[in-house]
Amino acid sequence: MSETEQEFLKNYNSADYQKPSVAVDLVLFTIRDNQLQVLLTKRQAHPFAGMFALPGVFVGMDETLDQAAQRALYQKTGLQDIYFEQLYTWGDLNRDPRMRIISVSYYALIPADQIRMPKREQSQNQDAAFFPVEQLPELAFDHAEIIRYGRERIRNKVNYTDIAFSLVGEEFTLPQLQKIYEILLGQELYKANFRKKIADQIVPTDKMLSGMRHRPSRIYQKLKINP
Amino acid sequence: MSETEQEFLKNYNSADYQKPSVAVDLVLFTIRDNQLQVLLTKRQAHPFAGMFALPGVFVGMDETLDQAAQRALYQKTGLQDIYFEQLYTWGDLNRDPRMRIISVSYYALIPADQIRMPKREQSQNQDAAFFPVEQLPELAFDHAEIIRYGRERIRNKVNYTDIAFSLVGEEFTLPQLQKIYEILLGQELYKANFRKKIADQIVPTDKMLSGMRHRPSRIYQKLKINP
DNA sequence: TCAAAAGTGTTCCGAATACACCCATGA
DNA sequence: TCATGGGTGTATTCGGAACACTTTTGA
Repeated sequence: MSETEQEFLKNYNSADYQKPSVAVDLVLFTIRDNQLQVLLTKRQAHPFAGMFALPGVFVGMDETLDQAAQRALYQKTGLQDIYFEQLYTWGDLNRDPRMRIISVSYYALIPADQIRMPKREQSQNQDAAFFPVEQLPELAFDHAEIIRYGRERIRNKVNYTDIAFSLVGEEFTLPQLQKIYEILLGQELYKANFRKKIADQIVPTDKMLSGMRHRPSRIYQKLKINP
Repeated sequence: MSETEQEFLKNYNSADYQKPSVAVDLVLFTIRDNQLQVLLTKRQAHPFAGMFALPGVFVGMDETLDQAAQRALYQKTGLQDIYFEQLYTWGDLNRDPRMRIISVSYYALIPADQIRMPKREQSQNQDAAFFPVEQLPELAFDHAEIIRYGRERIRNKVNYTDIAFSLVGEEFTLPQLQKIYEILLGQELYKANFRKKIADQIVPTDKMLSGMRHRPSRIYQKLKINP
């Protein structure tokens, strides 16, 4: 270790040098009951006890931010292999009244069929539930803004990426997929145009979904190989 | 202060609980000599002594992330009122061999005519210079990737925002503005089409820029009021 | 047989692309 | 007068928006 480095560390790590804490907060989206919904946990402890908040964890010294997000995801939902992506980093001074916490937010998209409501844990937050983004309860910290930001990110990315597929299972019908798009975009789409747009991203199976009192719809899968 | 909160703070702030450090790194873009360029500082100290790095500061306990970015910008360039925006937060374990540092990156766009090369400071980094993004020197830490990421962000945003205007002064000719767009996009544009596209964002002045050995070009300003 | 929704072909429109040409200046 | 780049009108192309229509099922 060089002399300058020793110098640096001595000065930097001195006891009176304060560091902010770093947390990862997750915005877990899914679509249920034809609504975009977010996972929230009920806070048991101060501050904002009784209010709802995004699930989050403190970032450990031995894990990257992505790993922390994945760990939080797994702890809260038991899920792995879920699409997630960093959203934004929030650093206002009084986000958390206890102390300075910088929050790196992530969002994730969970297919409805993979949701097992998280079992109660021994953490401070015992209750967890999905809420429609249009009818959120009062939220702790700046979490309402984080959700709004994630909502916006998705609305933008739907048009030029395939993230919408992250919200359906392996197999799906086109009316189902279209509904996902409509919910994410917040507007209705024309059937014929929608199909033309995604035609090169899907593969038909020979299965049909029947049982409704109308014509059955074909079941598709996402095209895997690179076109 | 509630009992649970006291409990929390006692456990959380205990001396053996490690926190990562949080820094802000800046990608300062400008256009010079018809090239997109980035401000780099030469490292004097270990690690990566002698190599170039992005300018950055540690985030103080009394400032937000945006404020830290603004402070870094001011310290390194003396500039204020510059367009800047958060880019991404980098948290790999060994980004910095000294210790765990999480870096919140920002990018900023500086009009060429506002650049006064930063005077030497008493900081550890004494040399600073702009480098063309296409011919970067070897970079310290993960800063090459951060620049690539910022480059990509700009390329995308040019098409659906007005960030390109942040790189010209108050007054500009359309050939000048078009050149900015071409450099940011990395491709040539058709004159007539470019002008139609930005027609509703500009206001003509009655000044002309002459002196070349060809027809003078009209000087424009950015349209301020909301259309 | 009928309501309801799946599924498909065609027209319409506007924006982006491409092209063609004229204009003003300094050397 | 001529090379150079500024400036503008028009044709073409392409993708999205909108429309019209047929198909298949269960009640």
